[in-house]
Order: sequence, then structure tokens, then C-alpha cells
Amino acid sequence: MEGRCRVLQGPTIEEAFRAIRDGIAGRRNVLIVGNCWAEYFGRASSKLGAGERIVLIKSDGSTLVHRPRDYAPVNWQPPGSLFRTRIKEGRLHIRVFRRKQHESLELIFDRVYLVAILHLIDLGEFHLYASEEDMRQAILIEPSLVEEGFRPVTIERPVESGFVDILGVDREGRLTVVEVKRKAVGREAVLQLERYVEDLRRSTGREVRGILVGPEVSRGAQGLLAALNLEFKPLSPKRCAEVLGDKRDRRITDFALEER
Amino acid sequence: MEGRCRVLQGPTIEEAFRAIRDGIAGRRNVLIVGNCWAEYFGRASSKLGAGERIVLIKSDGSTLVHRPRDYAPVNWQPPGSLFRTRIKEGRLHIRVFRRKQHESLELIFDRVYLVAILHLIDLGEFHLYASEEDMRQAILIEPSLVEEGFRPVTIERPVESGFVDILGVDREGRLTVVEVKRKAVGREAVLQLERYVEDLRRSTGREVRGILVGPEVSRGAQGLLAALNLEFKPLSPKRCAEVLGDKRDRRITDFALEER
DNA sequence: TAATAAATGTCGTTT
DNA sequence: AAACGACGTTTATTA
Repeated sequence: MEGRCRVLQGPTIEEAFRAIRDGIAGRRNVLIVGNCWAEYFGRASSKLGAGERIVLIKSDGSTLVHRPRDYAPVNWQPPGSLFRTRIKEGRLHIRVFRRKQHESLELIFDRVYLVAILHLIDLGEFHLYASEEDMRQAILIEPSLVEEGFRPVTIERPVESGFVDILGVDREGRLTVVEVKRKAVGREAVLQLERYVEDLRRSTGREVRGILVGPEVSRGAQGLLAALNLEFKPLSPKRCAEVLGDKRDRRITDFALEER
Repeated sequence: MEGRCRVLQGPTIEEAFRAIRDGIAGRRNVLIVGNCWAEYFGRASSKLGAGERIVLIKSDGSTLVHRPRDYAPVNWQPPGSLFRTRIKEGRLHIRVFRRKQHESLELIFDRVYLVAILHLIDLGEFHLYASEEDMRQAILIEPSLVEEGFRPVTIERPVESGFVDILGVDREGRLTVVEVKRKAVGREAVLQLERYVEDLRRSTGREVRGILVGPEVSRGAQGLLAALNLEFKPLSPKRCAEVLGDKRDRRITDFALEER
């Protein structure tokens, strides 16, 4: 473990500097807790006043500056960033930059409470279920999730303005565009569907139905749907996962137990 | 600093458990480095195999599980989460959940390398420049950024399917919808603009121009624009920031809300 | 490399 | 509380 994890508590700026510089050079993960401020220039620009934060520099170069609140980092750099650390006027400067993107984050610490240099090995697999892709799969396996008598014909069918999620035929043989969303659909999704339907009407000269599938609709989207003569079919990712679980292999079944 | 930052290096599971439980109860920020695996159930569900990671539990309840790579956490919970920590079969279990949302993340550690309990004070202000809002401001101050002779009339004008960024009149008196984007515009933005233009044509019975303003257009969006007879005007957030820098100090704030 | 759309998106703002 | 849209969105996939 000692080889894996080197910790400095209450280091001097000089000690912190050396540990961080070497940690970054050695492609370790570097954790810094201290009082800092920051400036960012690139796609936009930003200024962050002084405060106590947690900074995480990962071995792939991604860098996160976390305040004691919120999910999102207040400042960051994506993977592949480069670093320059130095001491200036008794303070620790860490410049995180991406040359090609002309993007730079300058971090300045005047106090460092904790530095940890970590060699982490993480080969664990990660799997996510109940994605929009899973919903599409479920519909292909069990088309009645959309509507009794619905028959899918094509997936990812290209039309003029994009790709139709599922193109099929309803029980009366009408061409039917299905657009799937894993969360509550808003106006945006309706516009997308409307465009697809319009493209298909034009290119085929046939009558075309448009059905939005998702767990719920917003009020505004509801109105737009009505105005554009489009339809909504409620369907949750959860329900789809169940269908997939039944038909494929069991994955989500313990979810029901969890939910009570 | 000692009051601010309590660190356990290579603690036993029991020691880690106590420190973490008390840290969470005391609304501290808690850093954990160790070997863990995880399961998530909620909006979706996921399974993460064993590996060495950094876990950050913030004082507002937000929780992040970070692998040694990537900007994004592999698992997380938003602010406001609740916690239950316990030891089971010699392992440390941390359950992070939100009852109302029926969302739960279960983290299990079999080894803990480092625990830090942090009391962080962060009152620093954060400011972001060159946002889309800044671009709109710049256009209001300097309408020729869109086109010579353009005169803004209304901002955030509601139409049937949403809100028009800037509604104005071109040099020939034609109603003109301007949609602003801070980065390269894709199909989505074109659809949005098309809808607005269509709504206004219908509701006013007048000729309506639609101009998309942004740093660049994608190929596909370009095509869609042409097909729908809409226009594109290149304008970068940076250029807008310059304009604001020049003109802002003159305090032309509540400008352009009245019709001219 | 560019483009396109999903995301457990998150987050602020406004109704 | 719900809706709506921006975000330095990031990330994966595909042409």
C-alpha cells in the first residue's frame, strides 16, 4: 500500500510542489486539498476567487477542481492535458493546458493542507442498463410496447434531416416513425420528430404517423404534439429493461426488490 | 489545519468506517481512496466491477466515484443524497440514496488506503465570460454584428414553440428571427430556428427571415439551412466579449427592450 | 477528423 | 414543482 499511496499532511509549499510535480511526471493520480484560486481561458473564460477546494489530477491528464458542494467541478480540464507546476512568490502555481485547443487553467495555492500521490489500478468492468439503446432493443423485441400491431421495418433510417430511431408500419399499414427518449420529452424531441415525419412525407409521398415514445411528456411538448398532429406513447426505461430481462438474460430483476 | 483536515492512512475497515460515518454525520467532505465495487439503481442501473478509485462525498451530499481516468465520475449521486454506512462481512458498505427519487448507489470497499475528513470553507466568487448570454448582450449593443442595418426589437419573445432569442427588423423592414449559439451549430439549432420562423410567419402573416448566429456551422446544418431557406452569420463568443469590453463601461444596460 | 445524438447528463432561471 | 434551455457540457459512435 505504501508504494501505492504517498501522503503529505500539512506540507510546505515547497514540499507540495515537489510531490505534485513528481506525481504528475510519474503519471500518478494527484489529490490536492488547499486554499486556491483559478483562472481559465479557452472556449470561454472564467475567474474563481479564493477558497478551500479539492483538486484531482488524474493519470490521463484530466483535472477537476471541486468546491465543497455540487456534482460538477467548478473548473476542469479534459483528458490529455499538459502541466506546468512552479513556485512563484511563495505560492504553488499549477498550469493545466491543452496547446492545440488553446485552453489553459491556472491554479494558484497559497496553502496546501493535503497532498496524496496515488498509483491506482482499476480494471473493473462497467455496465449500464436501461439506456435509450436498451429501449430501442426492447421495442424491436416487443413492438407492441409502442402499439398493438406495430411492426418495425428499419432502425436508424437516414432521412434528410437526420436518422429516424425506428421506422415501421402500423396495423393499418401506415408508415410510422418512432422516436425514443429515455426521459421526459420536451419541445426539442417533438421538433425532431416533426422534421422526420415531414421528410418522409415528402420523400415517400405517403401518409406518415409520428409517435414519440418516452416515460412522460412536458406540457409544452404535449401542446406542440397536438398542434403538429403527432402522438405520444408512455413507456419507461424500466419497463423496457424488464422486457429485455425476460427475453434476453436476467439483469435488472433485482431492481424490483430494491424499489419497494 | 488539524481541525480542518483529519487523515487516516491505511486504516482498518473499522477505523475507516468510523471516520467516514462521523465525517458524513458532521457534514464534512469525505475523501476515500480504496479498492471498491458498486451498484446503482434509479433512473437507470449500473454495475461496476472491483478496482481502485477515489470517492468524494461532499458536504451537500453529492457523491462522486472517480476512476483513475476520464473527466466524468463512473458513478455518482447528486446533492441532497442521504447515507448509510456499515460494515458487513469485513467490508465497508456505503449506501448513497435519495428516497424521493428512488435512487440508490451502493459502494463496497474491501480495502481502504486513505480517508480524509475535510472541513472546507469556500466563499470565492465564480464568474464566467463569453457565454451565450454575453453574445446576446453584444448583439443588442452592436446589432451590426448580425448584419448591417439590423435593429433588435424584442428579446426572449414567446412564440408557439418556445422563445425567440432576438426578434428584430432588417434594413428592409423584414421581420428577422436571430438564434444565437456560442459554439458550432448543428441540425438541432436549425430545427429550432425553423420552428420559430414558421410560428411567426403563421401568427403575423408576414415575411420572416431566420438567421443563425454562431462561430461555425456543421456541414449537415449548412445543408438544412439551405433547404429551409435560412441563413447563417459567423460570430465568435470572443468577438462578442471584445465588443462588451469596449461598450460595457458606458452602461447601456436596459437598452433595446423598448421598440424603436 | 468531423458530426451527430445520448446522458443516471447537471444547473440555473422562470413560471 | 415543472419546464425549458445552456453548458468551457462530456462521451461514444459512425461516416
